[in-house]
Amino acid sequence: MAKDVVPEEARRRRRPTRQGTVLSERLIVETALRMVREHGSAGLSARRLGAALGADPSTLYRYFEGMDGLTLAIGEELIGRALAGWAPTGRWRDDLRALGLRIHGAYLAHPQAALLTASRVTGRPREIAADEAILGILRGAGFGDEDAVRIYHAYIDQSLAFAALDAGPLALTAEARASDEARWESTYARLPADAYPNIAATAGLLSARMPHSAYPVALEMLLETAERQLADSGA
Amino acid sequence: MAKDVVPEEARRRRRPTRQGTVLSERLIVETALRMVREHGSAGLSARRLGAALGADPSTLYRYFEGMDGLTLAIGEELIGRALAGWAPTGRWRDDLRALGLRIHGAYLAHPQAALLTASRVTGRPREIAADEAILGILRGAGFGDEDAVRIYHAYIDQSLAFAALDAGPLALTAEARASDEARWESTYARLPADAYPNIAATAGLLSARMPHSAYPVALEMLLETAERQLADSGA
DNA sequence: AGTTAAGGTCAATGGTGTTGGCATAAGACC
DNA sequence: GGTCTTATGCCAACACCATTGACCTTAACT
Repeated sequence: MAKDVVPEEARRRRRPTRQGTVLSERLIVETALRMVREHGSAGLSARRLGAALGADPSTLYRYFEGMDGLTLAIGEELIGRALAGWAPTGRWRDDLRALGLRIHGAYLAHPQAALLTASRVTGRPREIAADEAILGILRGAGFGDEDAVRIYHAYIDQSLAFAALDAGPLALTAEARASDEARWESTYARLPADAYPNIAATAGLLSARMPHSAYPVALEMLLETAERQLADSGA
Repeated sequence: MAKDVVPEEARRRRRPTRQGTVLSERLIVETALRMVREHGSAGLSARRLGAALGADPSTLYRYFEGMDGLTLAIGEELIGRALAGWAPTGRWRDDLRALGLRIHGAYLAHPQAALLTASRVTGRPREIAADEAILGILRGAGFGDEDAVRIYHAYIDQSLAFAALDAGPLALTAEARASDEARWESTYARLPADAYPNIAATAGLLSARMPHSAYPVALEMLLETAERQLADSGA
């Protein structure tokens, strides 16, 4: 590793780039998020990001350990946005529902970034804060430690998993997405009823429901099961 | 489009490559899957695939519309493998559990491919067959059409979503994955108990559970809720 | 045997992440 | 203010990547 990455808080000199920009980790991450949103995830490259910042691409390696490190930083930013302004009410089921929808929503606001980061553990401060909050809600609700951890795991992974899945279509170009959706009408709705009786019988319901996220339903199912387990163990 | 892709069934001439291989869509997809498994996430590229096949990279464009088309074909192959040899028992909950674990497992066997394909609707034959089977199980169990579609949607999306999420770490290089896992020990387990009481209290349970998939738990929760709804509507 | 075009190859284009070496100015110290 | 150190930006280069257009060979049909 020829170039060592200096952590943001240890930086002292702020030398502007040739084009006058003063770089910072924050500025780079925000610019990257904007680029990803506007030009798609394939639109993010060291060269283009450098150009957008008015800096040489190689300068980024002074701030992140390659593109992968930048990706992790973007993930951390998304988690931070999900948590910003959130406060628990004390009703555990309401709190978990609201938090889950917030996380899901924050990722979907940046679908391309969501695809890149949803499956990565960053171990950075804001991600840790989210984990602490969720475990706190569960343990505060009366779940034993083992149950709390089990439910926490299913909850956070399910939220991120659906975020990534639902982000998929949104990350496609408008035409590609339209053609994916049209496939439900054109392919599935026209299957012969004798070979595919179940799809044929439910074709209308299917094409109405598939373009929407199944996350709220799955989340509610998870919360429902958790509540039952709490009631059973308490009784 | 300078080169038109000829669908597999319309191919007539089978001209061997310079190195003697006789290509086919099937051979290419299988070779691609093997490469991804053996050489990890970065292992699949047109050049390397061409080399492995004993063909020029550009030849692939006679069979697929770019790497994206190849990706979709791989996704279809994965679904096919999940279904291969599967037969329903008639016990709907067992059938859905087994099928879900099969799909999840088939994708995880090829993490890189899973990441790329889990959120894509291919509309190809084997994907349709899977959908038909799931809807059939649910309707056969006695769910009304609307419930069947709702549960089907949550079920299939949950399965694919977790497949994609769980594939993330597996698709990383060995070192990157190890460092992600180590982060649970090094970062989370050492947080100060006063600032992070809930993580501190459950650190042991967390690091034991997090490296494993939450899919089985989440799946069981979904099936549990579905079964309750069936009982309620029947009563 | 002659014709056609499918299906192979070659060479080139313009992209990518990443690195080592170098230059320069920011900040520390006297 | 002058001097020194080094953090931080820049440049050039490397080794990859997907994709394409032109070309050539030969399988298959008539």
